[in-house]
Amino acid sequence: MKFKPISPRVDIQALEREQLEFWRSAQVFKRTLEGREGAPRYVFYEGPPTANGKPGIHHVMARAFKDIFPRYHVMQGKYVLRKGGWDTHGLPVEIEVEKELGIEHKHQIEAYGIAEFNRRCRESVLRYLEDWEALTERMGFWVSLEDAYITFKNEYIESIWWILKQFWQKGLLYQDYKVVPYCARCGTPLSSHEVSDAYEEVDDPSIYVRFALRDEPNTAFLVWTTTPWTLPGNVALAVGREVDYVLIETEAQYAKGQTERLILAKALLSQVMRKQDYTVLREMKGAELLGARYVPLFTFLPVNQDYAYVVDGSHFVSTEEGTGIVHIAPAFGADDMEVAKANHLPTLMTVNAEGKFIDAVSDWADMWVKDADPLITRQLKERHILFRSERYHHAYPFCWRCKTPLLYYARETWYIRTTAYRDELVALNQTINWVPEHIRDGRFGMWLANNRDWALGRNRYWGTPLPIWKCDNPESNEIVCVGSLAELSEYVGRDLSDLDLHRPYVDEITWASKDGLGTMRRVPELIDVWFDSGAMPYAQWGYPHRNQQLFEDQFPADYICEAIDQTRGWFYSLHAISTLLMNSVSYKNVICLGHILDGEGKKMSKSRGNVVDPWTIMNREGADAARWYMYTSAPPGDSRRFSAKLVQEVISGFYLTLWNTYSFFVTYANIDDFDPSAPRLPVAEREELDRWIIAELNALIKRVTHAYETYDVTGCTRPIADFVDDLSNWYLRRSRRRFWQSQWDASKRAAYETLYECLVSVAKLLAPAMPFLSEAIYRNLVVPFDAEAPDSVHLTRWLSADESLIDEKLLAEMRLVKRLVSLGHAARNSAELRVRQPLSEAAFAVRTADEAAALRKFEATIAEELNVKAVRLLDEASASGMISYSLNPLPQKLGKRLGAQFPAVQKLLREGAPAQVTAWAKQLLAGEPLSVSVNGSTIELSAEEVEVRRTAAEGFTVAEENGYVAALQTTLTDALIKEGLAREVVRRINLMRRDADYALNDTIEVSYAATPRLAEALSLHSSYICDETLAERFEAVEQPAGDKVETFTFDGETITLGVKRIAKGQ
RNA sequence: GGGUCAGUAGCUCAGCUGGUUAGAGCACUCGGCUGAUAACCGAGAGGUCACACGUUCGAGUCGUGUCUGACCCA
Repeated sequence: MKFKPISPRVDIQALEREQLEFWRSAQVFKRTLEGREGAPRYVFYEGPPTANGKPGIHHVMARAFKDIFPRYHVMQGKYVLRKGGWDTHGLPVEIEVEKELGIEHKHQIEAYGIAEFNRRCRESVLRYLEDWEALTERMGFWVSLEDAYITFKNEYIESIWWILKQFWQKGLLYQDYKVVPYCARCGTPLSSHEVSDAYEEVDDPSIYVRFALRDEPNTAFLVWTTTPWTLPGNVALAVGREVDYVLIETEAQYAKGQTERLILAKALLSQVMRKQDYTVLREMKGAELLGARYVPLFTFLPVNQDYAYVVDGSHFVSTEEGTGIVHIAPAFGADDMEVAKANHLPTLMTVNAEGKFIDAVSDWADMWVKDADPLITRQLKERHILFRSERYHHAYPFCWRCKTPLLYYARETWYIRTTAYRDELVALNQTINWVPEHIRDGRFGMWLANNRDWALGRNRYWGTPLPIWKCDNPESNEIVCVGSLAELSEYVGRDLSDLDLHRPYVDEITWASKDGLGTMRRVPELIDVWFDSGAMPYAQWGYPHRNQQLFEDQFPADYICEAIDQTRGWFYSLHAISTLLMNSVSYKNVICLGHILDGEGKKMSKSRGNVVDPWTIMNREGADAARWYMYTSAPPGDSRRFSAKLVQEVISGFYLTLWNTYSFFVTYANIDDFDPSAPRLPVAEREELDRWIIAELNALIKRVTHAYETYDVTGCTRPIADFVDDLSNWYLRRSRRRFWQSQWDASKRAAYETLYECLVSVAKLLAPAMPFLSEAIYRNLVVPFDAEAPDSVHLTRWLSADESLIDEKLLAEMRLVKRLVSLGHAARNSAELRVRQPLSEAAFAVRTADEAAALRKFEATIAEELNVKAVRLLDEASASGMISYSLNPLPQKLGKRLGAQFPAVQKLLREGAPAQVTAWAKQLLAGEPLSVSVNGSTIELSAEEVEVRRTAAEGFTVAEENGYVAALQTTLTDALIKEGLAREVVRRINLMRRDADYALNDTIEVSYAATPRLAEALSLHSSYICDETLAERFEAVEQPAGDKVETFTFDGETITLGVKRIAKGQ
């Protein structure tokens, strides 16, 4: 039986399509689950994308990282269910539909009809589903798409309702005000995303006003604001606890000749007072001001709670601008609202939903608040409250639709009291393995530590309705939270199984309240779409109404992975819901991906036109190379550049190297009928080089396995590339002759077996990362020869390292050999002696006795690599004049012991007179300690503390690096020259073989006519030439003839060669 | 404005708890090889480790500050 022949040229597209077809027809993904029902679980959660746009290259990245660990754990024998999912609700979907319909304002949606609008949303959200599914399959991301969860399905929504009811019963759901960026004209709040793009530079009023102290006459807090219209909503002033404040006395502004007293931040004194004279009466910390009462500026609204005093605003009070004292209007600022809640202050709603003052604010009733600014300022001036009024140039957010300035405006909405579980959120987070690690205590940990209640409500149309029904009679306080469709059916007394759980249909469900006062109606809100995705551990199974066992089996996740912007999105919503609901984490390991940039390191965006279409990559470079690039180019959390060119580098740098090795193996294995099912030679009986690559292989398995267990993606992949490089460019290059040799002996057999084992192992180690290439290699090398073997590499068991084969000494020795060979090449290079020309001797200096032993052990290898007749050690006796010495006091050993004296010792040893240094070096080499005197004191240095290094003396054909030296004997004897000539001719004949298209194992005969010196060399080496060229005969003739005749001139000699095929290889 | 992360060769990245003269790959130049060949091997050149100050016998590594970039939050 033979291996399927492999062309040295790889057609990546054909290869990948072939594997896809195989996976499809053999149902390989499905079979990763079959028969493993009792196996340990490995749980992956798919963070659901929204399929209302085409997938981009960043989705390929995320899916590549999602795919790699489940594949690994399948190979570890686990049962790995991977349910796909789609996120379908939310504002982005609505906005798409609004665009299609040409809708600009929210009320137009209601006019259009919610039912029809939502129907269009439902239709639009899965518009690109096919693109997503096609790309998912093409890139080899294994996830169950046919039973993917969809967040708009009734079963999904029911689960969410159940969760909300649990929260409701625990008293975690409540209604309160939240300050949002709000467009009064459109009557809608804007999402933060919409706001951040909409800042413009404007001039706003900038006024300083006095808040008179209640208990201290003629004294006032000086306060700065750019929104005078918020002053009627004032309930408090905030100071920084640690900020320094001053009480000053200055000339009264409105009463000539009198004085007034003002309080403001010390740091802002000169900025505020400018040229005005003042006297500082007292200094104090903000903490001393807390609780101080003042006289409210306005009393339009009757307020029955205590207010108008100084509170702590340490985390937002700045001394960069203003006065260091901030006015608090809870309805019109997020900080304000928070401070108000913390201090139980009232929220004064002085402005209506149109952005106009309410009637109670009688002076400016029904006036657009921004128009009221100058009027308010004028009144304050008349009342002698205004200290100064000017303009202030700054960035302010505007509505991106209608260009109206946004107001920060409190709206009543629903919250989840996550703050009640802050400690649990923080503690559970500590048990999660975050990659990169800093997210745990950084971005995510800090977010949790500063947790605020989750603002759940949304005043929109396409989303999960909040399942709360209230009696419409204000007298009644009847209110219920509904946890399922069955429960709702019970309330209304009929079967609602067919009800669509979206607006407007749920809104139509009403019933008479139990207290008989009115009708139970649903509150208008939907819930935050992040709650949808955060509920997926439960809702993907319809838990608890369905699949209870399945849920328990699949909770929590071992692994999730998304981009870093999900810290406050999905990562948070998953964590918050599971903490509140189950007091558990919902994921144990999480990779946060950095963002993807273009080839120049710029952000990819449609407007820049630098977006990479994933399909062009899939159709050219292919999935494996793209995946490999994602895994290896940067640590997962870093942002990374991406371009077709960078992926092509993966192909030439890694993919083709592996492919060439594979193709080499298949080519020769077929020639020799290598049978991988035959019993193998024990590793211990193979050659040194075989044992070395096997040691490297087992070290690799150990390393990569550890990396998979610790979610270290670069560790899973980069070492494989290093190994493949060793395999191709050292092991195989050094072993080629063993594959070419004609007789089948233990050496040849060991070479095949070793290379085979390495290739098959690499295929397995590579399988989770490069599922296509690894499958192709495995299916050719293993499946036809082993009836027991699974038909897919993805169904095989992960390798475990055989520690006994990791010969550390051998690994170190080979590292040294490579280094010395490299040095020898450098020496050749500087002498301009090509490798084809044999030299008589290479001599090396090394740093330790162990290294000297290694040199002796591998002298044949080194001799062959360097094409020299002999390799020896440059010992002290033979090296005189060729090398000199230098001394290197080892900092790691001496630094601590000598402390401040170390630099002087270092200087002395490094820069001492050559004769002295040589004497010291010999002393140390003999193992004797050294006594040196530095700054009048004598210091003993042991032989272990100072390294003796050999350095090349000038004028020799030598190379040196870090104490290693290679020296070449460059005298060419006649014999060496003749051998060089013979090699030259071998090379020409082999060129001709190739040009004549002979098979690798065809035998030939060669005739030649050469100049006398060359002819002499050739007859001397004719048997060598025959061996190297598979020639049966090599004869001098008058007139060379054959299939091909050519004449060459080199080194002053001329030869005419004729080659003729005499037998085909088998 | 606050926070997190990053800044090492032209490019992509290593560099462990501080310790020898900061490493690799790609690209470039030169040379070699030509029975893996749209490969391969060797060498060369290329770095004030973003900048400044500090701690230390010793800093790419630790601290403080600054600059630049990405992201998050306001």
